[in-house]
Amino acid sequence: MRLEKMMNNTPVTLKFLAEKLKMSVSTVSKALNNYPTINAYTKQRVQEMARELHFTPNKSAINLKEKRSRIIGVILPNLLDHFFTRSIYGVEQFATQNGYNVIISQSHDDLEKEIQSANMLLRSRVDGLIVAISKQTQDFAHLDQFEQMGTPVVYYTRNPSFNLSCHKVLGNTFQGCYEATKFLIGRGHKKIAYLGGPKMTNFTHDRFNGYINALKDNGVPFSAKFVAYTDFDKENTIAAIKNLFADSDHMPTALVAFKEPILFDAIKYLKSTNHPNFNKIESIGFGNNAFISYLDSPPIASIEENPESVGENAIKLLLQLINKEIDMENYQKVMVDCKLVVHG
Amino acid sequence: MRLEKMMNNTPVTLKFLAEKLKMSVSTVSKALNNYPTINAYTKQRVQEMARELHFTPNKSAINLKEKRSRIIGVILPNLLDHFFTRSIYGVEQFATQNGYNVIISQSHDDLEKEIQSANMLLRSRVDGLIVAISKQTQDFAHLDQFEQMGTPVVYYTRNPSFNLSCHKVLGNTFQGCYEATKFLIGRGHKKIAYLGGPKMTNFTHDRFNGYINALKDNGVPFSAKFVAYTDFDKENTIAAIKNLFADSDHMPTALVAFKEPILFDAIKYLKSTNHPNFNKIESIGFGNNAFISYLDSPPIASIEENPESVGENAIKLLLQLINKEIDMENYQKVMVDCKLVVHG
DNA sequence: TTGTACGCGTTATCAT
DNA sequence: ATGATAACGCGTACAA
Repeated sequence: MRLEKMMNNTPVTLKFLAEKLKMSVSTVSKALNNYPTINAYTKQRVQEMARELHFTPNKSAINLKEKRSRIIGVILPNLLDHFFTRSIYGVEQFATQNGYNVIISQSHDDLEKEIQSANMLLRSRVDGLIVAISKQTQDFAHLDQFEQMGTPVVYYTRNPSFNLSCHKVLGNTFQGCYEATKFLIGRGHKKIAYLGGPKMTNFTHDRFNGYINALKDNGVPFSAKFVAYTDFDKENTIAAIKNLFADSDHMPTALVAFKEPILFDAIKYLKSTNHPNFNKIESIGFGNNAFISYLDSPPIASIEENPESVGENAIKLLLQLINKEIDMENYQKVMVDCKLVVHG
Repeated sequence: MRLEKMMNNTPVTLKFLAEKLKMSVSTVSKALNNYPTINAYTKQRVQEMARELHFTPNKSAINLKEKRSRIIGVILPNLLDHFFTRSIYGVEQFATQNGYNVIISQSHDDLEKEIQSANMLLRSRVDGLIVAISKQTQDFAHLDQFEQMGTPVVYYTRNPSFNLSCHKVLGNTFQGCYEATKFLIGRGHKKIAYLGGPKMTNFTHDRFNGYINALKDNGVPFSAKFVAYTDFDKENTIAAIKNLFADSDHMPTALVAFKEPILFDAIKYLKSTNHPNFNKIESIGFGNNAFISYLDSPPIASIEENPESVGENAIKLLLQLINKEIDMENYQKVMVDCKLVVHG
């Protein structure tokens, strides 16, 4: 395996091949790219030599010439969140099918890091950008640069809640929450609590609206006592749950939660308090974590956000923008439905 | 925010700036790179103009010129495995500190995809490669190419078990398993089962050796009845567990498992069988999954593999190779110790 | 202090 | 059918 270790110090370029073959650089280039005007025998000689010497075209040179990189940049907050890693799968799949490669960059929910990532991708002249903004992002100068250079940007999942004109691909979190609530009502619950996420997050409110509308559409009265908010901090979640279950005359029998990790904290806490009807409480959260099958008191269902599909829709839209099939000024908004998955 | 939307159609290059400023391209270049020979006032004018026009140097052009990309390639099987995403954190951290960017590519444990990724990174002329090979990888031609071009490669975590001469950074999986076994012995267990992973995986055996040695060093007799193997398939795991707990005269009281997901399946199954001493069984697996805190019958401890540290060691070694502080032929092997984390 | 000229590796146009 | 040449954007040795 290590046989041909000759440490070629002179890089194998077209010029190098040309010299070896005593031909011109342009002939070699054309032969490798299978130009019709090149003699079959010549092609064969060139291609053999190229293979033998492990010729690998230099992408930087090609990018420079072609004024495009065939690279899609992705900026996202965190690779530890399965939502994002699953969404990447959808992006990659469709991108490579269309001859694009993907560069992933994490912001760690830090604005500085997001700006750095953006600048790196800008310098790399990516052909398009897919971004889920950090929690801190309020100013978009570093992302607007792309569009100013004519590089399309698609915001996905996390996006500016105020009405920035931009291309968006979002999970239909309203519909997901609506279905979950409706499902619980269908199972006979009348006292359904809603545990929301950070209030500044755009879809906290969409989800709440899904909850409210499901109640209304099914004639279940709404009570503000059944609503609480938390960030992702455990203490905070416990405080919220305490509040929701404080009034013994007014005790929720079901729970819809913003995200499963929060829900797990809630369930764990409720269990630890020896809540009298703990076993009857039915809960649902966003996520559909694979881990659920190991829990002794699992949620009755999960709101599957289909991250692969979100990613796929983002890259599809982006490619249409790159190919000018959609005008960059013609801002698109794509919603991807959630699916309620009942655990068995 | 969208104010300055002028859709600059002419790209802002050094040449463009030079024309605007009525100077030569090289002066502009030098001014931007803060050459000492350039007049302070000139520098200022150039830098202002560059900022105003959002000049962004073209990385492809620079790569071409400098014959290096300041990019590190990473190929790994899967972003859904937290071991790998956590290891990336270590890589990124240290890479960016040293002026390198990171391109991540997933093989999905598919050799074809791994080859594609390798070729992509080769064409991009990454300055170094960090790779955790796919399960299928037996032939290394696609990875050897890098070293043939003078680009150093560091194999991490997953690596060829036969003695290929290459740079390696590995978790000290022997030590991890040794400590776990010893810990269980210390808690009074004499019948400790070992549930191993796929037999072809290199560190299945290292771990087994850790187990065996801990038994021997502490005077606990070994029995082949206490050893079983599984791949990551659930059915397979259950079959293995059935075997381990088949003989009622010879029932394990503790369990060391190859990886936590396997262990969780095992625990779940044992619980479902109403095993008489289920509550007394103590178990440990590799991973330290954050979800453990939500389990009702959690492992007593976890073997934390410190993936961030593995990643950090990999990039550190790679940078030394890139900087020729270590000779490429002088193959290194770095072991990163595991740490036993006791829950509760 | 600034400018000229060349080369990095590749593709494409235009000659030959 | 093949070759010479220019161009992509940038950095730098050398000239002015």
